Amino acid sequence: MEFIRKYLEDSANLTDEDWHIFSSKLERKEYPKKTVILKMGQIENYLSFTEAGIIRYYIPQEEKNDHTISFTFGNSFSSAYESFITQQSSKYQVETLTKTVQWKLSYQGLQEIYAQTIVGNLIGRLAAEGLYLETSRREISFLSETPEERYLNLFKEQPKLIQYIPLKYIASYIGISPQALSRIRKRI
Amino acid sequence: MEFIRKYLEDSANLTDEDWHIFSSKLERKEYPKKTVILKMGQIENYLSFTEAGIIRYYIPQEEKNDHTISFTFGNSFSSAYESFITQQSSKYQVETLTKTVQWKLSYQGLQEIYAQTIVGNLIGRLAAEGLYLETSRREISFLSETPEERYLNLFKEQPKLIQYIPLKYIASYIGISPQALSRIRKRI
DNA sequence: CGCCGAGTTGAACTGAATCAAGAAACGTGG
DNA sequence: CCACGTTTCTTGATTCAGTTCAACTCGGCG
Repeated sequence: MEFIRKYLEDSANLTDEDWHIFSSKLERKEYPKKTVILKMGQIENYLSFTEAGIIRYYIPQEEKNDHTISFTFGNSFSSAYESFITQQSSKYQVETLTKTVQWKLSYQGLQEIYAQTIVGNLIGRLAAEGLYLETSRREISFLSETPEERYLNLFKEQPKLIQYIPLKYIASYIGISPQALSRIRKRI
Repeated sequence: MEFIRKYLEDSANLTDEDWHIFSSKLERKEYPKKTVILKMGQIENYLSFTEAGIIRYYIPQEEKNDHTISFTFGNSFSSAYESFITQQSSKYQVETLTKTVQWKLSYQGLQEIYAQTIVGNLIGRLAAEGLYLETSRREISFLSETPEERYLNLFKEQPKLIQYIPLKYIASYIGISPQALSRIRKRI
């Protein structure tokens, strides 16, 4: 659990008291690979810290390729964050690609942290800002790049992703069909 | 300036002291229409509250249609927020479409607010969460909708936008050429 | 009155979707 | 450790929506 403390201390100075409050609300959970953590339509009740594992967030499509919103790896936050902060039903689904270990913080628990600590809101703000930056970059990518450019940039900036994740998911993350991605790779 | 207090009080309980600190750092500024507030490549130094006016955020393209990232109207935040929070050069440009009145809070001023008030981080967190929700919805729209669907949803959800903003900008916001948008409108 | 930018329309082109089938990789149980 | 079945990836042919280039209309403004 020490890795979470390290992670948080990158953002803010945590007192022992802060960390005590925080860590007391964390619950460990393990999932096998290919496990749905959150079904589309459910309300996300947890903000989780992934210790290890790969997770995919996606909108399922029957009869078609589904739409992948993002992936997260070990040592990072994980949540259907949109659903979590609004407490409305999630537009997408969360599923493990590999065996995954998480430390989970409930919505209720987080509200208590916001109320009981000063750093809570600071950390919450930095987390939200970080997520904003990510989606914001992706928005610009969709507006201004071709699928081929998106693939090449992914290759440059997140090689880990291309290394560990099946191509069909990468295709759906880029916003194209697996066939189209296959052809892009061919002509490179 | 009272409208800003109202706006903030939707998020948090402001003491008179809080509001005093906050408002003392605001500076009023007026821009004529078609004015570039922030050039691409510059670092955004302000988080602004727009009292009135319409603002467009876009990546300029020579010889082609540029890419519109978003629009904001009166009674809302305005900033090249990505550049603002990272203090790195902005990937896009900010320009008024109509005469605009803003109250501007500098980066330095905001850091002071974060340091001097407790509600600062709360408000900052809620603002970041709000922006995240917006880009997040847009991300899903790019992944799962056709340009035609995006236009129709815009019509349903932000009619104000279609009412006041030239079609060529709307097209670039949707991610298509003005000609394509013209044809979509025709076949509806 | 004439000009200019915004919007529309037409024609040719292009990149991705779709349908379909085959090849390669993977994992599971014997 | 091999054999089989399933999933993933590739390749081909066709179709379609959007791009690009170009010309024309309309409305507002100097």
